[in-house]
Amino acid sequence: MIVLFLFVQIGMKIFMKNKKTTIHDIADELGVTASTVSRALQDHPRISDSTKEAVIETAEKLNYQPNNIAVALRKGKSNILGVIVPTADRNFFASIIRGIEEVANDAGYNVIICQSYDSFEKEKNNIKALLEAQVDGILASIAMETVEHSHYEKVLKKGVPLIFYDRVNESINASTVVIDDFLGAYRVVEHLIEQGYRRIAHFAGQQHINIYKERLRGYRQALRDHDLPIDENLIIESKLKIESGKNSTQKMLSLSTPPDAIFSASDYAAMGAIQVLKERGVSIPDDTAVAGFSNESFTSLVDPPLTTVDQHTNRMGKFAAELFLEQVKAEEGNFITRKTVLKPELIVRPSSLKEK
Amino acid sequence: MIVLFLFVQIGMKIFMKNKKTTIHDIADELGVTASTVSRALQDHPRISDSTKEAVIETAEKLNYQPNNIAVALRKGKSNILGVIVPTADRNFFASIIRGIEEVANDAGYNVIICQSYDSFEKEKNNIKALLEAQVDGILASIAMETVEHSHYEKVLKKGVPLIFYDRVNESINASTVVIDDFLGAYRVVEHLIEQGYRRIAHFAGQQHINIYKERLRGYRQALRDHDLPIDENLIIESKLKIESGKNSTQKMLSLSTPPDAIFSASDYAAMGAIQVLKERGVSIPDDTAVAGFSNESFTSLVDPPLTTVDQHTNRMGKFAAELFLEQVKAEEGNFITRKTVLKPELIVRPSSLKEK
DNA sequence: TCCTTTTGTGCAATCGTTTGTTCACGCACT
DNA sequence: AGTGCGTGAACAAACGATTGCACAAAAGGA
Repeated sequence: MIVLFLFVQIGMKIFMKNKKTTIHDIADELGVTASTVSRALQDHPRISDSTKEAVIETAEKLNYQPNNIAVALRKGKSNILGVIVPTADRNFFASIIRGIEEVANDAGYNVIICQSYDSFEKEKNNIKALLEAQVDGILASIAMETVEHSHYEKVLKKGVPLIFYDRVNESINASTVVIDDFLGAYRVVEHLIEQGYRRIAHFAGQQHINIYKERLRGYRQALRDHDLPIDENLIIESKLKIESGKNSTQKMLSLSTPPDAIFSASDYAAMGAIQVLKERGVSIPDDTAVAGFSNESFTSLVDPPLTTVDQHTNRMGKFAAELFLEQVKAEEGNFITRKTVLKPELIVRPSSLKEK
Repeated sequence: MIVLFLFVQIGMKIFMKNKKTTIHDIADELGVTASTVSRALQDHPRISDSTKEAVIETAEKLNYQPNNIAVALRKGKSNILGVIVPTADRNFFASIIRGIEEVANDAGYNVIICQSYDSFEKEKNNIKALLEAQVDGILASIAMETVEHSHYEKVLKKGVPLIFYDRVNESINASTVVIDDFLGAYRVVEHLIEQGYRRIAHFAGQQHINIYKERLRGYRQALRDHDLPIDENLIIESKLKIESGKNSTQKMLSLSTPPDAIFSASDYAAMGAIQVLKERGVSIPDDTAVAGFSNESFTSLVDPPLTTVDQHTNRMGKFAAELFLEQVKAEEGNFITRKTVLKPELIVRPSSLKEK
């Protein structure tokens, strides 16, 4: 009885776990050594065709799958790429991730995605986890909260390729890929001016973040270049959420002479503006135009569809991944850090298009 | 001269690569063995407090970071969780991922996300890549195209925990977490009936996918329970993209007696319906109500805001991850596969709310 | 026939950790 | 003094794959 019981137990275990097969199992099966199997699988020239065939055949028979962890340990290369993203559930970043993955996967890399939720602490933890996972490189967009960058310096010191996208920090000697936020903002404002708007407000983001600083700069420059006055009352800094957009819009409407156009540095705040304007019965775009930034997916769906700036996020992700690959390839030689700047694209939609 | 050159080279290398430090380095520094260091770092009781202290101190001094790959190899556990998702850039999945990550990270797991883009081939490749990466488990939502499931059976055979979320397949013996699509649909339709709508159309999804089948079933049942006739002309199957929603709506409008409400199995198709209805000057919700499914983020932003069903995606992700953790813990014993069904929540918004 | 290549494999070390076992030492107890 | 035991640390074998080197057999050349 007991014997029977044990038998059943063991039987189950064998059935259930089906022990992952290794090159040794293949070697045993064929009466060769593991090194021969390893070489055969790599199509090494010194292995005879007959054994290669045999190896491949039994590998399939045993349903062999290489253990990448062992390979990683031996080769000192994990084939894992770490990506740090403030939050993956915004279209902007999701699309960048997609771009990164397309390139990375094709090159044989797996991608680990970490979200910083814009928190400094989380970001530090992410870096730590990624380094411990022995990633071959890190692509990061700096968290809003982050003001001190020693954790990134540590990455460089370990010799791990580091590339920043979108939110970068100039003080760190790493390759970057960003879009030209200045130009994007400039084009939006220029478009509004061409449409005949003259009092253009700007919902600005927090100015310690380079992208928002640049957008404000583009706004100012466009006004200046078209000989329009810059009214500081028309510039409001906020966190650019929907709610902040609503608040800012209310403030604008209570001005003695409200703006006739709103250029928000974020689509979300622009959305808030649209909502408030509609509530108040202000016609868009006839009374007031609205434009956003980022081409979030909802912008084409709202009413009226929102003029915005596309940042070619997918391409941005691809670029970042390619920069990484380049860096890995050039590893032995001294590679040069590169700054890539992508041109944004103005997307004109009805929210700023006056019927003529 | 040559000597000098070599020196510089070596100097640079040391400077640049800063060789990752291992427990052996720590051991050498202190004149003990690596095993002692390893145990010290794990707070093993057989190591004296004094050495523990010394080890921790020099570990910090040398900026030591454990090599998880080596640990993984030794322990046969990678602490990596693989997630397969049709596409990460939809709110629904992004939010699930977020839920998964929250739980998984807390438990010390890294998460690798793979996108199948709803392709069968890609899904198979993803599985292969994840297995080769030696993930400790796989959470998956089955791709639209997938009709054959042997690649998933392989996962089970290898003894790798497998959990399905949202899109499941009953024939595979794995734990699942889904929402009650039947109930969600039922509630939407019931709500529409309560609002006084009588000819309710349904934009259905492809019926080989269980969630869409369930939604259709819920739709039918609700009508039946309220003694309303089921008109097959009011049921259109499509891929539920925005475009298909538009097409379906046009077909509906050309019926001799068009519906007075549209319940779409997806928010995207519902969005298409809204656009066409507005174009045609059909008032929503007075003439025709519209309701969707999934609570995509844009649904609250469009005009009119869209009635839909929230699937508690974040919670769903968390549940899936927790199921995985449970399974790992119970590993040695025979764990029982569990089917978890979450209750969806009806979100009523103006697109179906008649002013009374 | 003898020597040199070439060809096909095996041997063993290695990547960085973990962990079962062994071992030396010191202390207490009889 | 001899025995026994608890402590603290070293030894060595893994985990699965890769790879420089050694080495035998076959092939080719003189």
